[in-house]
Amino acid sequence: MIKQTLLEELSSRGLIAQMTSEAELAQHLENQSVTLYCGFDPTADSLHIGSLVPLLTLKRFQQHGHKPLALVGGATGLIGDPSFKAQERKLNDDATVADWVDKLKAQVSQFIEFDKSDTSAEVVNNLDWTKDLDVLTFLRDVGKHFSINQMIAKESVKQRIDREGEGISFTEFTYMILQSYDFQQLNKSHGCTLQIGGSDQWGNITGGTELTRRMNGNKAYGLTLPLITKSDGTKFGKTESGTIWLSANKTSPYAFYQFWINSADADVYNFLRYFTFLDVAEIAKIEEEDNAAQGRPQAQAILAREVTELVHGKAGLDAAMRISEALFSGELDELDESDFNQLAQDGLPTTQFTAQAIAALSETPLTSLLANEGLAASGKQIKDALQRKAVTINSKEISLDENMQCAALFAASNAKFGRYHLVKVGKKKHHIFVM
RNA sequence: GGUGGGGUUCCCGAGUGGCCAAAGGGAUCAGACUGUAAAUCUGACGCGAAAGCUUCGGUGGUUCGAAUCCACCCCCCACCA
Repeated sequence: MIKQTLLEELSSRGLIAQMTSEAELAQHLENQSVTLYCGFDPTADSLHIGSLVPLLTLKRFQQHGHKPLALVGGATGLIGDPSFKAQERKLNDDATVADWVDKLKAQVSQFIEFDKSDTSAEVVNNLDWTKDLDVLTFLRDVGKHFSINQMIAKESVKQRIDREGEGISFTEFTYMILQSYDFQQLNKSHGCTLQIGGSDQWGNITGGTELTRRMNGNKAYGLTLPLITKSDGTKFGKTESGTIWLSANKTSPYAFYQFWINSADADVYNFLRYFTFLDVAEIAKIEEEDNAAQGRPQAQAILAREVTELVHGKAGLDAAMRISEALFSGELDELDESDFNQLAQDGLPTTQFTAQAIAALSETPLTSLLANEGLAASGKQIKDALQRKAVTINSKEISLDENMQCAALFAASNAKFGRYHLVKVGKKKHHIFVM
């Protein structure tokens, strides 16, 4: 079998949205090892799965012998990217952003190789070359290359300019110039000739290739990755309980695994192509088998295993699978004491009863207890669930009549191994209460 | 600075003196069906177990009674300067 070129592979995975001068870029990538970069702005203390596609793409480039730079936007994060955002954003203070930068640096590093070879990855921070840049220099040397007419015409800021009821501040409007300057700087310092990013970054990227040409006289390229969409039109990467983060502290490996397990049939094969390193042919085979088979497809499980391991490692995957198996097999009785202990450690939401809480149990409504522990947004929802027999404690259905009987419900005699109560609300929400 | 438009419950959006915790849609939650899907159907959806309590940019006022009227203030947008 003839080895695919990198662009062919990316294209077969559906990972290319736009490119600058395709034929030239193809040549460029085949003829030599290229240094490329992708930026990640610190808008939180962790990246979320939306950033996974560019991160894995950096890795794919590296596997093909190119050198990836992961740029953490210590400077751009202070400004806020307006691209395709409906509203002006709140500015975060610089201490916060600096803290987030550190966290993202570590996170980004786990996806690319730092082996000290020629294609060893590097992490850079754009604050390093912008913090001492003074306004006049910036305006004269950089700003002069940008045409407001062109900037206004960019699709990415259009809705902010056209739309009634919203506007854009000069600060955010200038974001594009800052990012373009990054590309130009990396071109100068690292010989970086390619920037990749989400398709929402197209305007910012082409700004950078232009600026690089004007200031450095060098040809630079851009490539964007498609926005990940779901077949039902809802936003990818969010669930009812919020964003799916890459950090285990914010989204447990178990919750992460469950997110992928719940992928829709209509999306799962695309996700396999986007988020795993499985061969495209192999993925096609999985799809074929699923189509031929009755009932539940195998693809979701494969996807969940692959991605969870990629992000949380073997240990994280094992924990996630262990919990999932225990909770969804319906065989609670088969769990032994160490299993319960393990579930808590593995990241299943857990509440440790304090002596005080136990004492107050007799006057605590179950609705507020469960709502306070995050099993529902409000007591009303628990009430609804109780009325529909959707709440169980250690597999026993609880009725609304028992709302004021927490003391009895959580009595030691009802606990597993004298201390564990596994509470289930609905089909998928589990929570352990430990005495 | 001027003129005009606007700020309603998570979002969109109706409501212009009582029948308003506030139409409708979306999102969300729960149930049935299923594969821990999808689609569909059912119920809930400000908070509270309940009695009850708190909302319609803010503050005061008119009124028996205000999201709705008045005054002042804050914020957003457009156009003009």
